Amino acid sequence: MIFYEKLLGNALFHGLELPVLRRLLEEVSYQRKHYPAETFIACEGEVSSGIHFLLNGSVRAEMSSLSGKVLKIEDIEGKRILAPAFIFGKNNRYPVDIIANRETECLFLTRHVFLRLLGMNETILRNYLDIISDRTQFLSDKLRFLTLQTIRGKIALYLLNCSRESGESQFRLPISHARLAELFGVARPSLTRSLHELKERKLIEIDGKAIRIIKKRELSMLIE
Amino acid sequence: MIFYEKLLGNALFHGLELPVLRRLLEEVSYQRKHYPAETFIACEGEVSSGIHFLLNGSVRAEMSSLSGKVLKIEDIEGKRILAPAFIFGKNNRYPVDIIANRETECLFLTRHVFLRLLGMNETILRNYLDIISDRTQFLSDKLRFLTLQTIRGKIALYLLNCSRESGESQFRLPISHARLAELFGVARPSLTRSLHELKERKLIEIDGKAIRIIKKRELSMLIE
DNA sequence: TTTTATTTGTAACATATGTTACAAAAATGT
DNA sequence: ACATTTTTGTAACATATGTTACAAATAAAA
Repeated sequence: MIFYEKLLGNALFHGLELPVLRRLLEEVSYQRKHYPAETFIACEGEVSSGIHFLLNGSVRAEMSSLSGKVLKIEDIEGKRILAPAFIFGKNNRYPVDIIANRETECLFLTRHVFLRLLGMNETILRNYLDIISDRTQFLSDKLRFLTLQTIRGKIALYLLNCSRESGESQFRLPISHARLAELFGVARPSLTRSLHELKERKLIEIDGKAIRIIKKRELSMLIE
Repeated sequence: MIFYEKLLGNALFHGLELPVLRRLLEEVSYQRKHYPAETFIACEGEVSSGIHFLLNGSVRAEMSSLSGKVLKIEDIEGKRILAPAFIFGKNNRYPVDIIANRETECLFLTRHVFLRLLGMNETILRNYLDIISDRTQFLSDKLRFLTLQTIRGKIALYLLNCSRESGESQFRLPISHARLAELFGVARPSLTRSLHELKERKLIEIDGKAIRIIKKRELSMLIE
């Protein structure tokens, strides 16, 4: 079956050979699940009964407050495990909603089956430790970014990162202001306003989605 | 040695008998480390070379921005592992500073030794998985608290929690406004101001550190 | 008790960010 | 090429929080 190969791309199975993975999966039971766009794959507060491997599609993880404020944590695409760290520990409830951005397909293993899988293979166990450790790093970074940076600082970090990745001082914003604002946990007009403040100060040039960094040095000074 | 018993209280060794733990520890090497008050046990950005078990004392974990803003993540006392989740994963750097609040003693195992320990005993491994999973829950909760709540909301959550823990509608704040403000990631006068705003609204009474909740219902409505 | 240090309360003011609303521009679908 | 939808830019205003400074109250030390 073709999805064995897809699974092999998942960090959990890194270092495994396809035949080995196939043999392991033949021993355990699993389900394939389909989610139409905007359906909830998991719900904040719900007890995690197992683990989802993303096969196709795209999902987002977000938290919301009682009053309706929403904080997007991340978009997840590609060969990832969704919310990997809530199988173990004292509290097995999801701290976030997980919602399909578009039509999405997952492989689901129950908690019990997943525990068995971890016990069957050293490499998988080790990979799992890596994965959940990476999650704590990710969350720590998110915490720093969201609570210690001003909007200006967030923009500076983001733009400098775009520039570094592309190797160019000019590039196009890969996403809309609205999505960027979600990621920054701020209001969209506030983001646009701050972005143009940087233009006024002549640190960057803006032409729609096209950005050119003029004063890299000064821009990086805006990082808190 | 007396510290075997102290270690046994650590969640990592939960479910182990003292003789078993003693035997395991006799097979591995470790160091005892002393830290005077206000010394750095670990430093943001530094690569984690092993793992610290807190034996005595108290430490705090905090992040700081380039511009000097400090966000306290938590105070750690009792039988805890410090920064347990940075041994595995792609990035083994500490995302926080870990600083001794007062004179503190730790047991230190190198990464290598710690990995061996995990391999020697199923229970320990399982406990470790629980511990780092709890860390992701903790960080998720922190993220929600810090980014989704207003100061009012933070105070409401905190006071209602104090009340629930003590079982009384009146109690004394166990810490100063200054420390509370650190925990909330806000400025001290802003915290005091918001606290007194609740008094003006007659939701609580304040007499120095003594607090009495008058309108529990309305107070809980301030939670975002 | 007296002295000293810490904590609390408060005011005036600065700044950052959110809210709402709308027009202009750009992208997309037909 | 036209119509429709999405995105961007912007203004006016509201609100939340930070900053600084200082006096009053309280707690700790001598």
